[in-house]
Order: sequence, then structure tokens, then C-alpha cells
Amino acid sequence: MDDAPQSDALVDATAAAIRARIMSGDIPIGAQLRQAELAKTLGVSRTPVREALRQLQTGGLIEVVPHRGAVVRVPAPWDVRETYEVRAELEGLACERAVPRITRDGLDDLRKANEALRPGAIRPDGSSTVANDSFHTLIHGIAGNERLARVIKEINEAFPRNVSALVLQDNPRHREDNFAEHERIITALAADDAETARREMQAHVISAGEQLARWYERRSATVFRG
Amino acid sequence: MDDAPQSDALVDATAAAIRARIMSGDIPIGAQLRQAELAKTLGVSRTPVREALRQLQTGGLIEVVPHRGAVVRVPAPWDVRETYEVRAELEGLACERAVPRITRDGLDDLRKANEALRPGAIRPDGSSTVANDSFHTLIHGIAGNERLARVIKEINEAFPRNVSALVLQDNPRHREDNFAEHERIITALAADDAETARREMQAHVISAGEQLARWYERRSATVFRG
DNA sequence: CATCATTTTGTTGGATCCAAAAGTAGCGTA
DNA sequence: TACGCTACTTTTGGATCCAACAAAATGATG
Repeated sequence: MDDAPQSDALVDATAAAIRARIMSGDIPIGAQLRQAELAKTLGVSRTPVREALRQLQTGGLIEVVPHRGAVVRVPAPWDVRETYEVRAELEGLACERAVPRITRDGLDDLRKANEALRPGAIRPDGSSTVANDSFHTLIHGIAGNERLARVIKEINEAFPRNVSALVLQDNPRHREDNFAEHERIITALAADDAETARREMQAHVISAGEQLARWYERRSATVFRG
Repeated sequence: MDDAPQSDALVDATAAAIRARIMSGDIPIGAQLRQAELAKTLGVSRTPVREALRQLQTGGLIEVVPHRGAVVRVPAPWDVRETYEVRAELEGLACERAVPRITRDGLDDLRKANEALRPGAIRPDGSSTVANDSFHTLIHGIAGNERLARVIKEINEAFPRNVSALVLQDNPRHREDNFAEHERIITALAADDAETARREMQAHVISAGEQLARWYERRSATVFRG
């Protein structure tokens, strides 16, 4: 089950490569994306790069202005908040749907995924991001609605991942909150309490969005000063 | 605020043209889309057609298999149901958000939009589709969350519009239900009752999705027989 | 007569080429 | 010295060309 159903190998690989470099912060926010440069770096022609850029553009990760080129999109804080309100709603739905469908094994998987996020646990760099992702992805899988999973995935791809990681890793308090919120969600799922599960998940996502929005606020402030 | 932020004029226009022809049923479901043919028809080169097709592909309206070309996607009934469950959630959120934001003028606009859908009113062909759309679009505008509006728009673009129109126009009963459901939504909005507004809108979308899914079920059945 | 291999045709995918547009720098004039 | 105009450079957008791949048709063989 691919996100882009199926198409050419090259342009999808190219898009994935560019997206990865943006997500990882290798290409910073606001940076210009020159087609020729990308083509040379990735060892392909300009054609697949162009189509990859278009694909990323429809995803909202980059912006393309007619004859000036593509830049990595700099999201405004209100945009982050709006997006996370939508995402909260959808994640809440996924969580609610997961309640009647979850098994003991599923609960175990979730607990294990969250255990990797326990504050104070030793972990290699960047692993918290994937662990965090996998927690949500597990729930999407249990929810059993492919379209829902896909829409959430698309929404997530609108913002560079490394920023979320930064937000999480910078502040130990955030790590603790994140872990505790996940635990509450697991508890509600285990208790077969759909209402609570949804509410907890919504609150969790909203809070994550708020932290992210604040990060962008601080960032734009410093940028304006500098 | 365009759906595709901004980019080349030609490829967006091309994508819009192709999408319009699919949505209107001019290009039927399951039809093959030959790039050269489209290019000739639209009076452009194959390049913008290719990129337009890729754009439509990420939207999910068409499917592209590596060396065999693009076809208009034939949605499975379960896919329709899944999609409409997601859409119901989001439209419900929009409706809830609209409650504290709606004005008397906004209510009037909604009433007027629904009046165009009154069963028994005389209307030219196809106008019911746009009237139906405008009812929802109005609410999205009032809800005041651009990302939400955009996500719903993208979801809607996953299925040809003419099918929804068919579903609506075929059965007078559906027209009546549709009208009544809209009225209930307006009533809840006017009563400042967020809970009910959300619930009514959700039920409305779910019901529309069910009708659409049934239509596709009947269609696939006849196709298999034929 | 059926089945498999081979050839042929049609269509897409990728690369290169050419044109158009915008930004920039340099020069000239007020 | 400052402002404006022009020419140049850079980069994207569109068209055309060539190769790869898949399907269909045709012929040969069991």
C-alpha cells in the first residue's frame, strides 16, 4: 500500500529523496530548490526532478512560483495550528475506530512503541521521531481505514519532520508530556473507552501542534531580528 | 487561495481541464488516458499533460501504472465508504466550527443555497450539483480553517462529481432527504447548537456516502454481468 | 487445432534542446 | 550622487527526440 498508488520508479524515488532531504533538515526551510542542481546531485535528468517537485508542491511541502523556482515552504504559525486541528480530529477518529478493533497484541505493540519514548531511556539520535511516528502509524493500522491513514500521512508531510523532532528533543518537559499522553491513550484503548480515547488523542495532537506553532513563532521572530 | 498554491499556468490549466472532463463524465470512469491524445485535444505538448496527470494521480482521481498508462480510477464501494467516513468527520468539524462564527447573513446564504435544492423547484441540468457544493463551501468558509477546507476539497476531488449528481438526481427520495438534512443543519446552526450541528452534518455526509457506495455497487454488478 | 515463441506496434518514460521570463549588474544621464 | 534604462545571465517552462517496456498479433511447431 504505497502513498502514491503506483507510478514511475524514478520520479517517485526522486520525490522521496528530495522530501527526505527536506524532512531531515538537510535542505533547510526557505531554501531555494534549483532543478539543475537537484538533478546533478541525484544523478538524474531534470525531467523527473520537475515532476517530483510538482508532486511535492501539491503536497504543500514546497512552493513554486512561475519563473522564479521552488522554495521549501515556511509555514505560518496559524497554518500550523489549523493543520493540527484537522489532524487532531482525524487522529481522534482513528483512535475511536481503534477501540473496538484493537487486540492484546496491538496493545502490546503500542506499549512497546511508547516504551522507546520513555523519558530517560537512552536512545540514538533521531530514533524518537520514528518511534513517535510508529506509535501513530500503529493506531492507523488498527483503525482499519486506509483513506484515513493516507489523509493523515499527507497532512503530516506538509511540515518538515525534523522540526517536530527538534521540538520534542529540545524540551525534556515535552518528552514527558508526550510520553504521559501516549500512556493515557493506551489506557483508554485498553479500557475500551472510545470517548476518552478520542478525547485524549485529540488533546495530544493539539498540544503537539501548539508546541510546533510556538517553535515557528520563535523562529520567525529571530529571523526578523537577524 | 488556490488549491494548488501557484505554479505554471499551463499545467494547472491542463490538470483542471482534464479533471473537469473526468468530473463531468465526459471522460468515463475506467477510461484510458492517452497522453498524446490529451495533448492534441487540449492543444498543448505532451510535457504539461504528463505533469498534469501526475498531479491528478497524487489526488487519487486517476491511476498510473508504470508502462501502461493512466486510467480513471474506479473506486471500490468500501473505498467510498471509508472516504466518506473521513469526510463526514471533517465536515462535522467544519460545521461545529461554523456555529460560533456564523452571522445572520451567513445563515441567509445557506438558506438561499438550500432553497435552490428544494425538491420540486425547477432547475436547469447540473445546477443541483453546484448548489449542493456551494452549500458545503459556504460552511467551509464560515468555519474559517483554510487547511480544513482544502483537505475536504482534495477528498472530494477523489471521485467524479457527475456520479454524485447522478445519485442525487436519479432518486427523488434522495433529493428530499438531502434537502431535509440541509434544513436540519441550518436549524442547528441557527440555534447555536454545535453538538447537533456536527452530528447532523456527519449523518448527512455518511448518508450521501452510502448512496454513492450503493451506486458503485450496482454499477460494478452490471459491469460484471455485461 | 492449440499453444508457445517471436515480431511488430503502440505508448509511456527520460533526456536534451530551445524559448521566455525575471532578476541583476553595469552604464549613462540628470 | 542617485535614479533609470538596457543588456546579460540565470533559471524555469515547453517541445521534441530517443529508448524501454508491454501488449497484441502472427507464425511456427507439436
